[in-house]
Amino acid sequence: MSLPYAILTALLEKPSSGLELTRRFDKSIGYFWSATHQQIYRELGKLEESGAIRALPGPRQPTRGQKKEYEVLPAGRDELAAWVARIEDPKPIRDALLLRLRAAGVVGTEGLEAEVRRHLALHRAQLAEYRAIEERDFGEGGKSEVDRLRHLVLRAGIDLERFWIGWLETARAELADLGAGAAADARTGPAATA
Amino acid sequence: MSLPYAILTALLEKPSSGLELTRRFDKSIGYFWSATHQQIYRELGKLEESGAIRALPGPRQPTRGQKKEYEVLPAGRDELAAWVARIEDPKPIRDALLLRLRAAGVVGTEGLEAEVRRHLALHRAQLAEYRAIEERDFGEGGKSEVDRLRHLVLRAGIDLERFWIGWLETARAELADLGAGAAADARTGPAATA
DNA sequence: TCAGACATGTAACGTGTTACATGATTCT
DNA sequence: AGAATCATGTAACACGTTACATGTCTGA
Repeated sequence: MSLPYAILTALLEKPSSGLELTRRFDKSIGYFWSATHQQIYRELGKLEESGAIRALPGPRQPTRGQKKEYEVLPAGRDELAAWVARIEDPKPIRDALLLRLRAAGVVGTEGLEAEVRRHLALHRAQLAEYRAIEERDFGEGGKSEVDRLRHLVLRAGIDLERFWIGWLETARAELADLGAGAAADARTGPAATA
Repeated sequence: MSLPYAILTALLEKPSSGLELTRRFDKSIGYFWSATHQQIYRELGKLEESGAIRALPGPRQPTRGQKKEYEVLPAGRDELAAWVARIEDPKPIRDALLLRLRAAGVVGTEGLEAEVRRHLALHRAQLAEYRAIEERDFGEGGKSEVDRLRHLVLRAGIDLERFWIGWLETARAELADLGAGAAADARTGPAATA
């Protein structure tokens, strides 16, 4: 539902071909809205058909293998501006790891602590990456409106990673503690904790 | 990819019919993995066919309109336990509001601040709801393993809401500030900020 | 000329969403 | 008997993912 708008934004920032867009979705915009090249080509087709974008002129006939650059038309820009202000509720959380914690309550926590540790490492790496970008792109002041908004978005990413790191640390501690209890049970019999 | 496991977890906690599951997905489990009744019925069919669950016996012939309760079979429990420990990377963030901030950089922030305010109110309400649940279900100590894991999950929800509230507050301030700049531009001419 | 990178595209499938259809049960 | 509610189900479509197919361009 948001992909077309993500593409319009990217194209307004810089007219591009499908593959260039794909590359840009592997970083930058892709940090908070990822897409594969198949999705992007599919969506570019729809956007072109609806008159929101158009292919830049160039000698063409066989479309396959030929580079094709797109730019945003006024209609597309208007749609995007309308979407920015549109009333649209935030989506509820959807996180598989939380679900797994819940499942562990009924089938046991066997193997979960390792997975939590792994996620912790991944989130720490992601945080480091974001911090490096922040340092590089928003190091000193004198910021334009675009910069300030981009920095705001990046800060959301950073704080989200910080949240996960904090939560995963307490989860790991809790799981270790439960594991210790289970180990004690194995020695003394489960009745000791019941 | 996680829905079948969410359903297995719910059924292990308590054998249920499709509609009962749907209701439970409107709260509790649904707070971090939502699903509509159509998804649930579809998935129940697949799970039954694969031998992970079975319908509890009862006089039947026409399946329509008749209540049908399911319980988890050993094979289903084993699959769930395996999933709990499985290596599975966290999904990258996918948030439309962040995308809208980014889009605002190219088409202007017109109307965005109101939307940010609205989201702020929604997240505050959600936080209040989670806090009430925490108070009610995890008020005093003496907690079983299941309780401790559930509380851990709830705390993730609570801290996530707190993160959003904090971030949205700074976003609102930033947008107000940009708006003030734009208003000044309107009086003095854009060159004043360029 | 042929390998490798660039570039666009098809096909098939799984999951999520919306709208609608149908039957059973309960209460008035 | 009719309305409301409970309960299961179909159909169609949108979006996301994976695998594969096809064509072009560049340099060894």
